[in-house]
Amino acid sequence: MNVQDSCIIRHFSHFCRLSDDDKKLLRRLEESPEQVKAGTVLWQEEDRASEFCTLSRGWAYSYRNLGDGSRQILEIYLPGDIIGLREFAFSQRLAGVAMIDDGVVCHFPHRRLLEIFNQSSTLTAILFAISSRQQALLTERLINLARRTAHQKLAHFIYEMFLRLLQTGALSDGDFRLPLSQEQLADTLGLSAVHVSRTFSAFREQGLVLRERHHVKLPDPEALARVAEFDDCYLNDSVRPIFFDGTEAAMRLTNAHSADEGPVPK
Amino acid sequence: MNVQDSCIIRHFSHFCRLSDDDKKLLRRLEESPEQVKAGTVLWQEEDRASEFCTLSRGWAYSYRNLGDGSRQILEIYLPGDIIGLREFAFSQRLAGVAMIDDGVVCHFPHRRLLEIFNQSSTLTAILFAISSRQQALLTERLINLARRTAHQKLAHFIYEMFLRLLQTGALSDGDFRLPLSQEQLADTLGLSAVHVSRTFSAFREQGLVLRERHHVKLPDPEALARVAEFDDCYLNDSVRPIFFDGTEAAMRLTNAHSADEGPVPK
DNA sequence: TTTTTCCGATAACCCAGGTTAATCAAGCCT
DNA sequence: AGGCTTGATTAACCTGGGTTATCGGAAAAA
Repeated sequence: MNVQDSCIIRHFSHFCRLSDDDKKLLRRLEESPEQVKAGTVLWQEEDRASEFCTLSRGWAYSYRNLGDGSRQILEIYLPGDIIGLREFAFSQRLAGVAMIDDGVVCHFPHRRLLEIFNQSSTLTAILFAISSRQQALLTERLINLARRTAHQKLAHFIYEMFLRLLQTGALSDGDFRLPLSQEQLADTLGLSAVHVSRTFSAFREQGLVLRERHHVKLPDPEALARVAEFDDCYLNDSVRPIFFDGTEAAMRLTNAHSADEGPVPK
Repeated sequence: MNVQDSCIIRHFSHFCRLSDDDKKLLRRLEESPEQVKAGTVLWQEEDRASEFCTLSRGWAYSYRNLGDGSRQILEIYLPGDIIGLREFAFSQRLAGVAMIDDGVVCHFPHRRLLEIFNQSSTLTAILFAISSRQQALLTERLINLARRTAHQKLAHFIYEMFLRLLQTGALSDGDFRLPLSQEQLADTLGLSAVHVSRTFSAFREQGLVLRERHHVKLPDPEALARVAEFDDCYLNDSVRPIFFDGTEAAMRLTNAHSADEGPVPK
């Protein structure tokens, strides 16, 4: 049973060891893979919403166009993420989604989720956990946008991406691809593209972030985290929850991670 | 079977007609009601998180204290809301919660939710819908804080509260109690208290909002919505979803509302 | 190869909203 | 009654970041 072939399964295994039935259910979400090119719009605001999407390869983002012609980027999706959960309760899309990179997506109908609710309370709990984690991310971003200076905003965003990529095991040192233009960053952070440029210049002088094309290097990630006043308890291991508290043996937490790494000290 | 006695049940019935078993499950959430006074802190950031809370009476808010001594108010809870869902995936609280008003809250353990996942896929779907709706609210707030002017922020907030109160049936015209101080509003909107005051003054002159003590009057709610560039599709009837798409007869959408009002046109 | 397009850098100017501070009205205590 | 505290208002001043504009370099198109 190869786990590598599905980043959804890898993603879910993060929370809890999965039974074969669970894995089968998850694999059904990825029945219809589709290649999509950078810039492709998966859907737009107010489109009818009747399905979701898993992202198997490439990056994507969701956005809202605002009245004045500007737009706000809401979310950056990485491989293994489910796109559109946000709209579970709605019949219309609340936000558009577009590909940043070339990639592969798999559409699946609304119904599949209800099947999961019916057939696996483990997966249900994990879905709930994912959704709650997304809310935590969103909340942190809200604070970031509402309260912090441009320097902190940009530092925070970069560091958050750094951590997310670390978690998916996609990188080891502070050196990674960040395929967003400065304009996209500006739309994400509620800044002007000009000011993003200014801020990168400042970071370069301080040796905090070296950006070139679609590539960034963080000589000292910790320093960046300090600038951002980054509070990582919303992202990291505290996501390894007591959320299966023994009601059923089958639901007991057996974290895929701890199997790999042994119990984490500290 | 009296529905009035539980605002949770009323809240859930909004989405879907409930079976008696479902109602019984919900009532278990409210087994231990507790009176709490205005200002009471239900819990603080980083407290251990092992239970949730329903709010039966009064208003509450969640907040985060920031490094520089300021704080961000994240969410305003009204009667019928579940507090703490955000932390489902976490073992620590990510935000503090405090009462605005005197009120009544009911704690229930983490385990209750898992029971619901196991025993009722209808309730599970509704919980998911609530969580997705909360995310939609959060997203809208994010845009509000990231992108709009002080006037728009305040207008947006007031109008959103107006709509939420309308939905719970707590009011009919544009005339309601808003028990938040200007400082709390400032903390919610990422403004200074001084500027909130300035903005209220401007609104008063324009006849948009008349605020006095903890009471606001909206002579022309539509005008306010226009100032706020309010997009109500994230809050209103589109929350009446196709999210039960016929997989099971039992899960078919039979909206409690439409029973009251007859099928809604348009 | 040349042309066009896109992306980023830098500079000059300006304003929305933060900060500080003074003042006032309304409960609250004793 | 008189002091205290808490919230709201208004004014004076300042700054972070928006806006506009210009320029250079790299990639994509021709």
